[in-house]
Amino acid sequence: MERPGGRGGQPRVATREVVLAAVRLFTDSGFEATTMDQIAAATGVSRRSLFRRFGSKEDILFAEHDELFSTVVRYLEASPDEPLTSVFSAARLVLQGYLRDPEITVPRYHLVRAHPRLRDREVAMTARYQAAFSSYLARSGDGEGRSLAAGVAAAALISAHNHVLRGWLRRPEQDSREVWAGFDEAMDFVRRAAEPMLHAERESRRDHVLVAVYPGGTGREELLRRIGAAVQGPEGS
Amino acid sequence: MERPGGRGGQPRVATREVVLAAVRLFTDSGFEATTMDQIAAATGVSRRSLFRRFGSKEDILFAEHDELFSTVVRYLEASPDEPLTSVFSAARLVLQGYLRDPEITVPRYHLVRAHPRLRDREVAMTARYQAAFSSYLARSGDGEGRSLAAGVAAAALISAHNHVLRGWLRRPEQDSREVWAGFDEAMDFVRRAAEPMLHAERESRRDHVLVAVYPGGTGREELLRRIGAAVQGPEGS
DNA sequence: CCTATTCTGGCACCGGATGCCATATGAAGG
DNA sequence: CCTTCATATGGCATCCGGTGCCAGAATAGG
Repeated sequence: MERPGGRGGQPRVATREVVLAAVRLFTDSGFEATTMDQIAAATGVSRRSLFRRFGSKEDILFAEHDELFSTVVRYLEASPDEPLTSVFSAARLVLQGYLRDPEITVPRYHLVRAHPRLRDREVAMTARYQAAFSSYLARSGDGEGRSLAAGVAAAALISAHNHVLRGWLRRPEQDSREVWAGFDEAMDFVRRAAEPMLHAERESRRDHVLVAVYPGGTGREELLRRIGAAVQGPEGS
Repeated sequence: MERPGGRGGQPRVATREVVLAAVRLFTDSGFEATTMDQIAAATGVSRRSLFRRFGSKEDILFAEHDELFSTVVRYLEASPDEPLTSVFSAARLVLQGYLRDPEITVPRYHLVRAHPRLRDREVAMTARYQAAFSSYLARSGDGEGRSLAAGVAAAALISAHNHVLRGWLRRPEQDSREVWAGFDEAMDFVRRAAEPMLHAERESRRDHVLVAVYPGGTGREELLRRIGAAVQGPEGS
């Protein structure tokens, strides 16, 4: 049912081929200086077909990224309970998608840094991830404040992911084990901040045991003030 | 020295007038259906001058938003110590900028929701805020992990801000005091999550007092596991 | 009045993007 | 083998956003 008939032909030139050729042209001559006619000439695909298959010149550069995004969304949709764990796995999937073929992602990173418009496009991609993660986290919630917590958690997660990703993109030659170690660290960092946020509403406000970390030199007043704020809880409408 | 000569003339038609006229056309006929020639005819400004002054058709819609961003950046640059407080104030400034003239921001919101390209543009704006906040937070840091914490904190802050902002944009007729109350709540929510992150590195790992909140029914093992994770601190390279 | 500086508008042009139509290719069915 | 159907393709005309170029207009200062 997906392809009504199932007949017809496959693209004469593979998508990946086109993307690679386009990336080469962009890095050599600059993104804006490269015309669709040049890409058409280089790939053997007509200008018209390029627009039909990719939608726009920018979309050629981000074609594989779009695929990755679709994969991640499908993964999330098929993912069972425990939202936080699933989302962390999804972020892992994204980073893996980048590390998998540096041949495209690395030059794309440099192009994106150079051209503001491409930068905006890249930002839009990460925003899509953020929205997907956020709605997934909010799905299993009790409504209301859940939305805020989910959004903030997703934003934190994406930010941490991008932090690690940028580190690799700047030096793609480094050992990938270091990258993954950094990723795990960053994810733990986010988990510590996000877990209490997302569970704050499941736990009722009363009947709590109080635990937190403060510097040894903290004064009594400051200590009491902070504890008071903590006990008040993340809500309070 | 800012304007080398200081002579010359002012724009014949005020920027705001052009923006308002453009917004009207966009909402009536759709964004893409509206041509620059129509805007030129409606405002009395020539097509060429429109491009010169605004850069692109999209930029007309976001002209005032760009001004707001510049204002916020200048505010941050002139802001004294205590980074977290300044950044919260900056976020307040942004929300204020929206509430100030709903005549532009509200229809723009609906346009942005309808057209993916404009949506990307809007997302790019918030990303600029996020970058500005992040670099400001990281400025007064000790380097290294500071960058991650600053980025995550900025992302969380922006997300919370946008959460409140969207709430207002959907129902701009509501009492603004409610909006500000929601804003304060959201900011407190973020502060509780962000403050420990940003101070985690100033405080040495040893010599701490342990305090935190857990549900009454938490089992001993789970309790010990979480405390162990908390004591380990947000770093650990 | 003359000059320097800026804003402005008209014109030509490039190139991205879309609609239309004709064609080719491969799979399913007779 | 031939027909049919769905898809991929390519050429063409066209729209329109965006830019470079140049000449005229407006304003402040000598």
